Amino acid sequence: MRVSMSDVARHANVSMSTVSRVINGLEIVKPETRKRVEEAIEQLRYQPSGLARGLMRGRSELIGLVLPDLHGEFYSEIIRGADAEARELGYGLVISSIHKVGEDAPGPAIQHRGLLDGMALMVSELTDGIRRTLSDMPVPFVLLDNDLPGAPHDSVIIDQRHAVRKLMQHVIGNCGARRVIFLGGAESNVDTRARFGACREALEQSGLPLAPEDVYYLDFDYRTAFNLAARVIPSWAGSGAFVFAANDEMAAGVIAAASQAGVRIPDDLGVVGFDDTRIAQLTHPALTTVRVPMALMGAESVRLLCQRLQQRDAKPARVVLQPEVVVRASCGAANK
Amino acid sequence: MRVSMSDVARHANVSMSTVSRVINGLEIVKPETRKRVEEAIEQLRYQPSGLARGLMRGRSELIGLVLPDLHGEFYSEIIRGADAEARELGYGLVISSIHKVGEDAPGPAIQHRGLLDGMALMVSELTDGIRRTLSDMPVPFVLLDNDLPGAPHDSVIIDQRHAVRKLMQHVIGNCGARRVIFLGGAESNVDTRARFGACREALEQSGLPLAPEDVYYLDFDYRTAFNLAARVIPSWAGSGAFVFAANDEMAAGVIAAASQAGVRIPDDLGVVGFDDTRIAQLTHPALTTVRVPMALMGAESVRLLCQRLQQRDAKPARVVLQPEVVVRASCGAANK
DNA sequence: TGTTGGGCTGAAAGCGGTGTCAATTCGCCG
DNA sequence: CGGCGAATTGACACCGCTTTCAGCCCAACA
Repeated sequence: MRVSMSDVARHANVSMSTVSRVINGLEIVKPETRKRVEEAIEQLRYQPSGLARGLMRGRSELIGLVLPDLHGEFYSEIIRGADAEARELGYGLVISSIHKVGEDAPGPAIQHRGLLDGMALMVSELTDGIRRTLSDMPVPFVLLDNDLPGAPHDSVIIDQRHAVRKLMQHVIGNCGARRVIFLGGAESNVDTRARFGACREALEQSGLPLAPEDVYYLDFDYRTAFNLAARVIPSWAGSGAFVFAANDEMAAGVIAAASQAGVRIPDDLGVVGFDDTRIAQLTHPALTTVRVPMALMGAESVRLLCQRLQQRDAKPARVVLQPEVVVRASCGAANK
Repeated sequence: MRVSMSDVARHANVSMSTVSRVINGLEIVKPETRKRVEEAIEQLRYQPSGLARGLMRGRSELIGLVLPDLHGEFYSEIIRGADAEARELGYGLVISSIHKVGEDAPGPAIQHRGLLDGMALMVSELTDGIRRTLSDMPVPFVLLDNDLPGAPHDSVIIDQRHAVRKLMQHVIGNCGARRVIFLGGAESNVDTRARFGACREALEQSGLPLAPEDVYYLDFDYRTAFNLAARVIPSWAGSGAFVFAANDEMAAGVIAAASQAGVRIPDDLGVVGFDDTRIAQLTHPALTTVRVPMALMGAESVRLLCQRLQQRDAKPARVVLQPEVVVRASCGAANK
């Protein structure tokens, strides 16, 4: 069975208080005593129980990171950033994907909330169930990549609107786009909505209509985009048309379909994506896209959360991260 | 401040024991009482403290997953599999990358061990520091992708040797390879070693020498492999030469360099990789590689660990996962 | 009507630490 | 040599929940 603090105390012939002091580095322990205790700890291979300590202190030093999914580079970058920051700040990171979020589901399957000091969470759709879960959240949390203005929690958001606008300006201004075809994920998806909205706005400002038949809602997937493009790409090619895919995977699918159909990118059709994932550098031609600072988003959300855990009553913070347009060959800007 | 169980008890006019019974679903509570308690819980938005419960029960239902790094599809797949399985089994997953593992470092920076019931860990190099950390581990753990025969813990390993052998047999037998160039990561890296060893063995059995000057230790990176290949690829091309890169990234780098140098793949040079990551489907030609069941590895390690938490004294298990050779165009087998 | 035996419920003892406060021990001053 | 404050250390009350174990109430039985 486990060796506990009282075992160490007995072994070192001191009281538990003293052992506790040694462990926590309080300086009021006589060097000689300290040494005895440390030896006992070493010999007994004593490992303090985080549970007991957490219970006393009223915090576990554990924070949750809940993501819509764990698949893809996108999320792994968030995790990476969050992990680095959490380590820095001395917190442990409990990671979980949202399991099933049905219509009426109570929201994220956060089994272990009773153990967490706070949570960073990202949801792909803001259903009522999720809204309810959020408002009932028993611990502080920060919302990632989701704009819920005026809400009483911290949030880290990506200024997608601005980025898309810059991208569209580039495509129209520098690359001579005269028609834009939009490829989104699910229509209810928050990112799809944000990117679509910004795209339409930007086009309107440029006097370029976004024709309803040029808007496709797919599923963020390479294959699906490929299939669609394989079918209808002839109707896109030429005439200064540009595909704006809401993520790089779909853009890559379009490029592949184009190559197969003999449609030249960017000459016959421009293609731009979003995310700047690994795939963007591997398409032929390489993909013009928007680099989203994923790792930074993970890190910032952890930072914000831990900050809040220190200052519970500070007013809600809102960190806005700016993505960056990355120009490569697929939009043809290099040619102009 | 937090609402605790005694608040609920007072509110429902029962004792804490009864509240506890209701929460844990013990059936010996009178329906009427149960209802009162449930209402109190609802009204007070009571959320039991996992810390206290864990302390009493002697387990936190939290397991750690420690990976060498969090970057790349590879690791994110492991996390995904582990997350799914952990959720299934009712455990929370604490994820962390190994931070610095210097020569003398005590090993993984596992701050939060005192909170974990067990750990699944994967290390990229088995230094003495790590060995020591392992043998001192205060909780059960399973080792991923690392062969430490006879050790007293569970492990999940990939039978890389077998997979590489099959790959080599394919390349030699079906594709007519007559010379193999090996591209590894760091020489001390466990995967590099395993893949190199298996490669050399397989070649020896086929009577094909692996020339020392055909062995390169790089860093698993696209760029590095590209640069190397850009320099020396002329000396590789022709004569039935095949590059065996120890991961897909490097293989992709070689293919890109070949394309730039006008070396035709697979006609002038065959290329095969390892891992079957996303990139393998995106190279031109698509990459023949070895599919490693990453998600399964994550899931299996969690399963094994949780099993051990039930049966502490069962004898160490060892799950061997078989990778699979995925033949695509880069080895030229389709031509034969 | 006195027992007996369930079915429910409550009191209390921890789980393994932390932190407060009092007690003990000294070094040193008057 | 007694007194004092600083330096150390110990005793003990909790943190919030689980889990015996005992107690209470009441129907059933004799």
